[in-house]
Amino acid sequence: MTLVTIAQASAITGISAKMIRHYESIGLIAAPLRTENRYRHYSDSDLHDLGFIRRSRDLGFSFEDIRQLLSLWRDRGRSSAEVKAIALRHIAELDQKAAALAAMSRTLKRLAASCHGDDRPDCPILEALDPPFITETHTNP
Amino acid sequence: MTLVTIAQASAITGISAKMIRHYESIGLIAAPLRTENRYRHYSDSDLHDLGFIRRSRDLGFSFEDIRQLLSLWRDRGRSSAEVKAIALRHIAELDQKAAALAAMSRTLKRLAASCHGDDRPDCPILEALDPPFITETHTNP
DNA sequence: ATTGACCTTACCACAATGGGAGGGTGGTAT
DNA sequence: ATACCACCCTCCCATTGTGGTAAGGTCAAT
Repeated sequence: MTLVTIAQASAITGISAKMIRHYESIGLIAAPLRTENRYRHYSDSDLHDLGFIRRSRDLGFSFEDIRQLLSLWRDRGRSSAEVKAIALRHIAELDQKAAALAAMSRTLKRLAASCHGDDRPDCPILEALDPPFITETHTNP
Repeated sequence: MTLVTIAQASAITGISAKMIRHYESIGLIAAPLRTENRYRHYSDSDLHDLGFIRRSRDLGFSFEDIRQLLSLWRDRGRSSAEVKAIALRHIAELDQKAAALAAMSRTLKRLAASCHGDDRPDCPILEALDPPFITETHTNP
């Protein structure tokens, strides 16, 4: 069993030492072994978990999702349906966020296209941000 | 000049009273009039700015961008090029984020499609998150 | 014995938003 | 008058994921 320091674990997994400690503090990973001088030392199993977390993060999973995924990974009796359900929900969130961003981008592109972008002050972008009318909209009369 | 309370301003602009106070605290909007009892009262001009902020926020602009956009809106001698530059930079950021999300979604969809999602434990999603090998990658020998 | 590279904990910060505590104000209903 | 309710106020804390910084301990080599 190889043991590495936190800086080495960071270099191997691509997760900053700062974040590794943070993952430990929120209970996402188990507390690693400590040498007499209180230095953390990570085992292969620890490194596996960190790598798992790294890949999950790269796919945009939240810590809460990662917690569940790690737990399922460890559970030999898991059903793949549980994993898939987490993934599908996350996919839906990703698609929703991407669609929202794309909608903003589309709107802005249309506005930017109609903005001449020279020294003159008139600009359809600002006009679009300008509220058209502030009437006394009594929502509660 | 109509003056409305913060709750009315919130109803009109769709920005929570909480956020309106926050915008004031960070200097995004000017401090509104106060009545003797320290209650905030918003003028049409204040409401305009809040509406402007609301629309900018809906397009995903950061507070810093909004600060500049508002300042340009007020500046009669602005050049539309300045506004367009902010918009184009923001569009690039939006597209980049959307592309990143879409890439995650694509990867996950591929994995989810190959996961049978039943009671059996084997799952390509978990396999993808599983680091393939933890060799002793001595980055610093 | 000093330097420099590592490690430790413990704070603070970000963007944008919400929640809640604890207290003041004002109008209305009894 | 008094109780009640709706509104307002200021503070503080939480979120998510990441980074910074400070102040100190440890260790190997010079």
